[in-house]
Amino acid sequence: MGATIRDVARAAGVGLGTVSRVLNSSSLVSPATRRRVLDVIAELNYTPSQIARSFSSGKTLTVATIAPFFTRPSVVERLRGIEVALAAGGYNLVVFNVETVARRDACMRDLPRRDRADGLLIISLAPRPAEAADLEASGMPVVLIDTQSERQPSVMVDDVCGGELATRHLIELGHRRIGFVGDSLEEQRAFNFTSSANRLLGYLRALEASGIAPRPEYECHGIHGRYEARVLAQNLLQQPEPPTAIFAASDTQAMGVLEAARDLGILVPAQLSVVGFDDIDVAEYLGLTTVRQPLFETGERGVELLLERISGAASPPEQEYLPIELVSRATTSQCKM
Amino acid sequence: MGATIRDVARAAGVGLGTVSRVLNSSSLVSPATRRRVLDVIAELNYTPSQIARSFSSGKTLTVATIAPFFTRPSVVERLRGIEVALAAGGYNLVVFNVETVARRDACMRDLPRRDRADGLLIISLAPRPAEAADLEASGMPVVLIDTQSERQPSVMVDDVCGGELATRHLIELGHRRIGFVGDSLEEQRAFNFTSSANRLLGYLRALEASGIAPRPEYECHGIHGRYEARVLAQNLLQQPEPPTAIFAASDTQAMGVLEAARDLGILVPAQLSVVGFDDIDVAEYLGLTTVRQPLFETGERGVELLLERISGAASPPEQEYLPIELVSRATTSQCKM
DNA sequence: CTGTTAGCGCTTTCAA
DNA sequence: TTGAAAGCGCTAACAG
Repeated sequence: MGATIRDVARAAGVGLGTVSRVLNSSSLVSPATRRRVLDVIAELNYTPSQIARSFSSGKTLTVATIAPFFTRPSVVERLRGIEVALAAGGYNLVVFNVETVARRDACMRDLPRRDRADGLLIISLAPRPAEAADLEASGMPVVLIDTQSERQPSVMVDDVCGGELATRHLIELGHRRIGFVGDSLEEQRAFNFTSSANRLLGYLRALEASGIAPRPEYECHGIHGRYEARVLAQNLLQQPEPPTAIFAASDTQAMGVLEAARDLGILVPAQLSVVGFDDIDVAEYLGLTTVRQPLFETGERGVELLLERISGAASPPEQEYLPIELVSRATTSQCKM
Repeated sequence: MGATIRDVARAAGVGLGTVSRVLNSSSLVSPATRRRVLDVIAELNYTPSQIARSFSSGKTLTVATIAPFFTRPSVVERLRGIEVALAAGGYNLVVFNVETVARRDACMRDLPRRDRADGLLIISLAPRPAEAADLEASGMPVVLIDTQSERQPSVMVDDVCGGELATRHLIELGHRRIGFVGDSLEEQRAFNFTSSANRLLGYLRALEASGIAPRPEYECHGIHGRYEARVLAQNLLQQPEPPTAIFAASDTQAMGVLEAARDLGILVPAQLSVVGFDDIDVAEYLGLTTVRQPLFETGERGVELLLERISGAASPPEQEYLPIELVSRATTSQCKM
């Protein structure tokens, strides 16, 4: 426990530096010396102090991640990709769970400055211009996941395209009255989330491409969550001329839509088609048609980019897009109205 | 960025110690001096180095958590409780995701030694006797969550009681042929998970208390997961004399059971009653009857105990039990066979 | 109340 | 190939 590198050096009859070299598997140590040092280390049950090591070397072997609402299945899956990739590279993961705007802002502000981590990963929260500039100025390597910025590299999917994919699928099934359920505008603005807005954009584009006039009353927004989406969808479905299909900006919200249909005795997909987004684990269980995005892989790839930057590769801040695909299951069918 | 405490001291015309005192909000600094130092700090855009601080003080303000399969909803929810409580106390959370036995053992072995954290939280993985002794000897504060040991304090629920609760509920509904779906024995042994076995024990006790002879062919085990549980349940339900009710050791496994019923055209709850365990988020959506345990709170409470220990309170390693309750929903009903 | 000083345990030159 | 020595930036103990 209490043994230090000095104790080891003394006991092995070598210099401090030699022990350090052995610890860092430097090649400039004779096999004999190495053996001796290793023996003493084992004998003394010595473990190098990580903090001292970090302090001296300036490397913490730790990466911080800002994750909004990290219990959301999509976020967890990204985090898993991050953790696995990080662990493979010998790095530790510090998680900052953001559930309030105050915490969001505090994390954005403080994390790059406090040098407890060698790098920073930010999930879904787009830095505002001033924040992006600060992040850049801080000098800490940063990679964005599921969002983007001019000044930091990012790993993401094309949400606009995803929205189009989902909506086009519904249009191809003959639907003309298609509703949209997405995040509340205030929430988007406060956290600076962007995916719901982009998916909405894709939805609008697909409608336009098919010459379908968008109806404002079909577009609804609410705090992200199953329950909130359920309420929104209930209203949507009780309009005089209700939609025959609904595109939800996430699988969680799609689940709320399914609940609303159940509440109102509306059969899915016979009377209502529903498409989600993400393809979280439970989507398959529910037979939910959705737009799949590679959640785990975004985390993994984000780590790769970050570790490159940490080791000095100063590549330009590029946006990297991972592929998405529509997964057609049992909640969508031909429009029969 | 590059400014150190020395620069601040020089620029403010004070000693090093004074700046340090200001940083640590010591009361022994005159308001005037404090003001001056604070001004210089702002002017120089100085941020104290956390690593240097940790190194010098010996405190990292970080807690490590070993979490097996941290994407499982129940684990995530515990982690959220941990993160929230830790953040409130100014601590950071480092997550170690364990998905293999090798990693489990490595984490158990290394984490208490590497002094990158002030304390350690272990979820669901019971330390083996030798490990528990090592943990104790390491001197690092440790708290166990959802598992226990003689030598470390822990926060848990009474899984045996939970198993009884679930099974008794089924018995009271008139069921006599009750199946059990739980974790594979090899997996339990390899990771040293205990909850599935305890829930099984509760199941057996409840049967015994009602004079129902347990049937070996009704007790099945498989790798934890929805798919695996589905396969197990399919077999269970295709026996010559299939059970009329199934108690699954987790909600995830209960979902597999529901899928199996669906596969075989068996109506739930009319022809089959199903009870899960945990009450994860999706349980309500599915109308799953289950045994609710306070997941978030176990994490929260674990942190409280850990922070107490970190700040020196050397209370004896007690087991703390949090309450559970049966939540009766739509997957259980009177036995009609 | 404040300045000075001695480390914390390790990495990393720099000589030898 | 090795030893010695200079910090890394801060906290805390001690003097004043």
